Amino acid sequence: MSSGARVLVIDDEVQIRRFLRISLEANGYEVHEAAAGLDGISRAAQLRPDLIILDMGLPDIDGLEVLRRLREWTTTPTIILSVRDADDDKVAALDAGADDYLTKPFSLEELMARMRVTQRHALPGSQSHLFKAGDIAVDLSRRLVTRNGEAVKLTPTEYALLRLLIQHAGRVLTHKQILREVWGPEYVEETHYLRVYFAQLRQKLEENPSLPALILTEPGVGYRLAA
Amino acid sequence: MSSGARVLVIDDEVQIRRFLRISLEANGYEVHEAAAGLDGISRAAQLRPDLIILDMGLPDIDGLEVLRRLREWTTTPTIILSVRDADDDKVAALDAGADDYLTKPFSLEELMARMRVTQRHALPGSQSHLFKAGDIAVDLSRRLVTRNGEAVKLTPTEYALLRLLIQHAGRVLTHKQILREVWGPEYVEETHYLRVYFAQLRQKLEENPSLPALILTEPGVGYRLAA
DNA sequence: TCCAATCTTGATATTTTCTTGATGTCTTTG
DNA sequence: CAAAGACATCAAGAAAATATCAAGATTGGA
Repeated sequence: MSSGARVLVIDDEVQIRRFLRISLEANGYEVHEAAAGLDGISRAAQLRPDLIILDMGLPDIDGLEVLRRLREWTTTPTIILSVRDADDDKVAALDAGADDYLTKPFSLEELMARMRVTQRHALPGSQSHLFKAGDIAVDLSRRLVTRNGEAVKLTPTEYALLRLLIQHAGRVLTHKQILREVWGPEYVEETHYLRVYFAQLRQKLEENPSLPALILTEPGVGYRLAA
Repeated sequence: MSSGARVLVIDDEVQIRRFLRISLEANGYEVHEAAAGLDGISRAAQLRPDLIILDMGLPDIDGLEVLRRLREWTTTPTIILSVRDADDDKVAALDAGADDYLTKPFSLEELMARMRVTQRHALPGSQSHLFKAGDIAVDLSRRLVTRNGEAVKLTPTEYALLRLLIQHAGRVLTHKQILREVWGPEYVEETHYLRVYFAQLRQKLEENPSLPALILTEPGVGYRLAA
């Protein structure tokens, strides 16, 4: 659940940032920091975090304003931290798109439990990494490959290969890169595997396997997936 | 947003129920009540509310237990009300599947803002507790499995396995995921259990157990329930 | 205590996937 | 044009993964 999730902490207090960094990193999160609102917004745009922890009292612009600007382009789960306990503040933040609101001082245990709630919400569907090209579609989050709507059966190796191609769609992958990623570093010379498995993939995915339109050969270099 | 949303309030205190009924109805909600845990669970199964407000201190069974039983078959957003403010209680409730936790006394404004947050989350694909595929039907809220209308007897483990598959219908569950969820983290290597129990499930549920149409094998990866 | 249901374990059969080699085709270049 | 290198295709045997059957062990309730 928490494994590797990226968290962006936007807070001007050094102690809070330090405390959160140490505590969350100890629990397997990847923590990034911003000390001001505008910086936080641009960090969020770069990092694409899985979760934002946002303090309401910031030096440059109001936390509420940061939240509004974030919500113009992202629905990344956002938990508000604030010293203010008034109903009005909570209501304003929650209605502006916050997913939760904690009053300082807060307990780390509670914060982490509430972080887990937001991650749970994010699970279904939303992050469905869909790749489409021609008549084939790949849903990486469901490990589902379809061709003209019908499921295509791929072996573990075939699927690993296809996933790698998709993750680098449009770019050429060298023979060695592919062998290292899919089969492991000790297989980088086994180019024969590439022939066999690319042929199998084409057989299952291409309209006309002998005239590939999707899985392209770059002679002398490697292979490439049409973008 | 609040227009016509059905809310189920599970609380033994008459005053609280009265207060919430009047306040929420004034804001356009459709409010239903239950004064005890077991009653609340069956009401939830009948009403299919859009939101559940659940008190932790109930006369018959613990609020946490009510939440756990609800989560066996529904993901209906649930906000916990409690007199207890301890971190442990909050963490336990949130990790058991609660979407939010408010300490009594609470402000109506804050509660309603938090209700709006849950409704915002709930938009995509609310889960039904009735699962149907081919000639089998499963009612998770009544723990009832039927095939061509006739009840099918499943052992506790078989049922837990089937429930997990239904809750993730259409997506592949890896061997480890299944073993961890159904048998516990210390069983993740016991793949032999999977063979035995999947064979038993197929024997009881599939038309032709040797040509599964519902419970599909993904060799080298795991299993999947046809969507 | 005994019974009945369920869980656990092992032996064996079947299916799927991986690996390998043989052979054919295409492209480039001397 | 011929030859060499790179790539594609096919298929069979080996290995791994999965399915099946059934006998002991456990467990909870009558």
